[in-house]
Parts: sequence; C-alpha cells; structure tokens
Amino acid sequence: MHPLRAYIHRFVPLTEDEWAPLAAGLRMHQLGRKQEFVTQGQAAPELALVLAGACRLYYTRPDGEERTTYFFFENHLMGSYQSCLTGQPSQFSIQALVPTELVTFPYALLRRLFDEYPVYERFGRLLAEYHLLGTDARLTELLLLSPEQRYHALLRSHKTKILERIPQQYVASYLGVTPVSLSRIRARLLSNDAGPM
Amino acid sequence: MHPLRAYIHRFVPLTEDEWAPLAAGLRMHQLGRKQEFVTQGQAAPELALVLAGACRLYYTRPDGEERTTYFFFENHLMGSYQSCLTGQPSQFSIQALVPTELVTFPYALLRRLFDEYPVYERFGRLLAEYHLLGTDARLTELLLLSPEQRYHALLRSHKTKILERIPQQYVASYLGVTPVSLSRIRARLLSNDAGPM
DNA sequence: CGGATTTCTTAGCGTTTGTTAACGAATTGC
DNA sequence: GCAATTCGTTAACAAACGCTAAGAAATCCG
Repeated sequence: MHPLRAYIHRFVPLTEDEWAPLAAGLRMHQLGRKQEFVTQGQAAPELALVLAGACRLYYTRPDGEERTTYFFFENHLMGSYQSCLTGQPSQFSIQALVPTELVTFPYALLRRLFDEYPVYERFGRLLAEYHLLGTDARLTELLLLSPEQRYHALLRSHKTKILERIPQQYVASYLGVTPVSLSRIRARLLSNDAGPM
Repeated sequence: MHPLRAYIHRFVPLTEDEWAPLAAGLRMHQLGRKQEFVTQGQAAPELALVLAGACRLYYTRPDGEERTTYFFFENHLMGSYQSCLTGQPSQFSIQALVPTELVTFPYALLRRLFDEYPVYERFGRLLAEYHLLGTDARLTELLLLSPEQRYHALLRSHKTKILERIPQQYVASYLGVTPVSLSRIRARLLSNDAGPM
C-alpha cells in the first residue's frame, strides 16, 4: 500500500475509487540537508508525507534568532496548517535536517476531496482532532512542568527519535530552554545518578 | 436564532431539519460560583455553550497546586475534547468563576450527527481546525516569548475579557508564571512608564 | 452592612535560567 | 582524509523566577 494511503488508513478506509484522485495529484520531492520545504513569510499551499529523513519546524524571530518547535520523521504529515487553511504566508519554516524524501500534494486538492467524498471530510476531522489532542498535551506540559521536568518527561516518553536523531540545541528549543541550559540540566542529572558513593 | 445554532452558523449553515435533532438534545444548566462543569478524574461526556458567566479550565497537580490554563466566556463552547474523544477521565476541571448559565448536550449526540448529516461532519472538522490554530498560536507564544513578553502580548491582544474579568492569579497561571511573578512584571511596567522624570 | 475570605502587593532568599565567551569534540563536505 | 563548520560543555555574571511570609486591599456573602 502507498505510504500516504497507509497513513490515511489509520483514520479511515479508502476504496480504490476514493484513493485514485489523491494518488493522481502526488509528487515526489527530495530535500538536501538544510533545504526548506516551507519558508517563513511565503505561502505554503502544499502538504507532505515524510518517507525518509527528518525535518524541523522553526520560527525566525525579529532579532534573527531561530526557535525550533517541532520535528517530523518518517510517516509524519507536515506542512503549515495555518497557511493552508487561511492562505496567509507561513509564520514558520520547515527545513530538512538530513537528506529527506517526501510525497507532496496541494492542500487545494484535499479541500476538493472534502467536498466530493464524505470519507475525506471525516479524515480531515479526525486528523485535526488528532493534532489538537497532541498540541493540547504539549501546551499543558509547558504550562505545568519546569524545564527540567519537561526534559525528564521527554526521556520517559516514546519520542525517542527526538533524543536519538536531533542535535541537542534543537531539542533544547523544543523544550523551551536554551542549549546551555539543557546542557546544565543534563549535567545535574548525571551528578545525581552517579552521585556520591 | 438559538445561541448554539448561531455558534454553529459561524462555521456552516444548518437547515431546520438539521438543527432539530440537536435542539432536541439540549439541556439548560446553571452553575454557582466555584461549581464544576467538568471534574478532573471523571469522564466528561458533555459539551456546553456558555450563555452567560465565566469559567476557568484548571489542572490539579499531584502536590495539590492548581494551574489554570484557559477561560471560557459567553458564546464559547467548552468541554473536555480529550475526554469526549477518547472516553477517558478528564485530565482537568472546568469551574465557574461567577454564576454561569449553560446549554449542554452529550458529545455522543454530536457523534451521531457526524454520521447522519455531512454538514455536521464538516462542522466538526472546521471546529477542530479552528481550535487547532488557536492552540498552536498559544503554544508558539509560550515557546517564543518570555513571561514579560507574554503579558505584553496579552495586553495588546483582543482578549481584553481575560484581563478585565479574571482574577490576576489565574491570569498569571494562564501566562505560565506565578501570581507573585506577574505582580512584579506589572510593577516593573509601571515604574518604567511613569519612570524618573 | 460588616465580618470573613480571597486577592494583590511587597520583601528577602535561594535557585534556575539567560547571556556571553571559550575550548574541545564531533560532524560535514569537498 | 582534512579543513571548516557545527555542536556540546563549562564557567562567570547578571537578571528573572519560584517560594515563603506578611500586610494591605478588594471582594464576597450572610
């Protein structure tokens, strides 16, 4: 089964007839390291399923500093929800951290499928609900836990890919702290674990 | 037009026939000050539209401390998305800050309408997307701005109801700082505005 | 209206974080 | 493979925050 069809299948089943129009709009796309799929300030009317590789979502602040807030790996659907829905320029960029392979399609195509096939409308609802639950959990964690507790929570979570494959400075940003601070948090941990005696 | 129908109408139009089954499932509900609509640890299978009053959404931590993360006012739809979608106990409580009037209905009814009327399915998608954009913006603000900057952003925003009608300790929690800290931030502001000469 | 509760502010102290800078290690890319 | 870049850690200092406590102000409610 096509990876995108498999992705959708986790939410709703698609018949051949339902899958065909989406399949017809797909395009393969490769990104080199540091190449961008979405660029801050530009409209981003395409969605992409990551086939292989890893990307980061980041904001460039007025002072030029970058803040990374999310990561995408294999079988993650990525894009600027905000830009696709509103048509406005994207407020963030998405950049490949390593050479990355994508299947892309225009959001406009998905919107047309929402109108034509009830099963896609349902997929759209379930997808938005799924992301809403994830974003809510993340928001709650930021409001409820300290930076150190957030790092512990990440260690205990199943998001091991983030810790294994992402440079620590970006993980720090994801946790809402500076790289220096995360380094200190880790140092505190080690001196406690392998502490006196 | 019924307030709930007007709420839905901001997303999709409803015919009389489509509105009728939802209208049949509605119940009026009053909350006294500090009374809870959703209780942490219990299933919360109902949604509610606030007709008048104000509520806060808060988490009670293991140590007994409360953290308020959201507010609801007139014409806000509230409930535990997570509990409704998963059937699990709610991870937070929702409590009236002042005497509050609600119209409530079971989420199960909405789920049935998703199946029976495409217009409700679309409403469900648009509603989830709308909330996702809001939650994403909030998450971004927490990751990009300092506590002081977040307070400034709230001052400049159109969420004036929060500042006008919510006790400051809860606003502090919403911003991700302690009440003492918010008080200091405000004091710093005043001494800068009306500073030396 | 008036006592009781809740809320906001201020202060002092300890801890954590942010910032800048420097150094060594690891990775990248030609 | 080697030069160049990126990355992680540590240090030192200043600033901000969390915590506790106490008093003043505002609000609630009988």
